[in-house]
Amino acid sequence: MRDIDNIFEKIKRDGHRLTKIRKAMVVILFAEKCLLSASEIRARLSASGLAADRTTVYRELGFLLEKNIIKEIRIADRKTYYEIVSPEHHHHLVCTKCDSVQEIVMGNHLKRQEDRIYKKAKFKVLAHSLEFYGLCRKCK
Amino acid sequence: MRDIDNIFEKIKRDGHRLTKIRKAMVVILFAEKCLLSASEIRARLSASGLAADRTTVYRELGFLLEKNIIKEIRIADRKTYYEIVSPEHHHHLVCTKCDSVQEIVMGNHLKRQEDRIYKKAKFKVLAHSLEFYGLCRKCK
DNA sequence: TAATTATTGCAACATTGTTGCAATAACTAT
DNA sequence: ATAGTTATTGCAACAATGTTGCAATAATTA
Repeated sequence: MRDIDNIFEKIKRDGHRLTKIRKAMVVILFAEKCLLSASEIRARLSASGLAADRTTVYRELGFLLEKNIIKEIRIADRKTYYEIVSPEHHHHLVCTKCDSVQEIVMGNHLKRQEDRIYKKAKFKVLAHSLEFYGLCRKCK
Repeated sequence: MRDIDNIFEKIKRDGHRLTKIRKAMVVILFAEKCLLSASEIRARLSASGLAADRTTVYRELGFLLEKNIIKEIRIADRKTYYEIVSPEHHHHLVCTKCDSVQEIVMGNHLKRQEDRIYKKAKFKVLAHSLEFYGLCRKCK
């Protein structure tokens, strides 16, 4: 079974409906390698003949976030982006010239730091966000 | 000479005017240990008897960002914050329960990773953002 | 003190995000 | 296949954040 079908299954198993818009949004987010903003997602829905109200898109994003199907990433250009939660924890390389975004996997590199933070500041880290900004291969 | 006077000097040296609002905003950002949003800054200006238009606050933040006097931080609660650029590079511990923010200094810990990114992906890292989310000493 | 022009305020707008409520459509059980 | 239930949707209205053009103001220079 494809990963995306697991997502659909999970939604139904939890007693939620698999509406056209919901399904299309998961498909869009699943297919996209880079980050998508709410309005980009809405535009893609439109492009595929599924005009959805802004409210619906936001409510659906809220639903998918709650279900831990997608996550929210805020990068420094003043926008909020969403992406499918993937098993492999990764970070982003954001090119400040061409705005491209690529993923980078870094192993469990911050774990040691997080232990240190707990010892030093008694702050229990549950999540982190790490983005790198710079020039991509083409723009450098 | 105090650090803040260096900022004022730099502004004048570059041919810009040291207006009441500009000065007050630097003072406010300089005095504040944690992050401030645009509207919080505006509220503090008002509180000190300096009512400024929203437009002015945003334009001034743009100016201070360009001058590299402040930097912008976007954390996961949907807001944009600003803080004085300090010589000591630091990150933030954001408590998801009480919304408190504390700073943490981590040494030049990501440098090695950034070198690796360059070798591996040919992406030249110029900056990064790293925030930790979790429970602070009190909330845990 | 007057002249120059950077800075400001105002009005108007754009974008993002939220809420309440009535209409619609997905699913369930028959 | 159909009817009933109610999760989901669209609409209207709003709130917050952020931007632009232009005329008025005030910080600096001479």
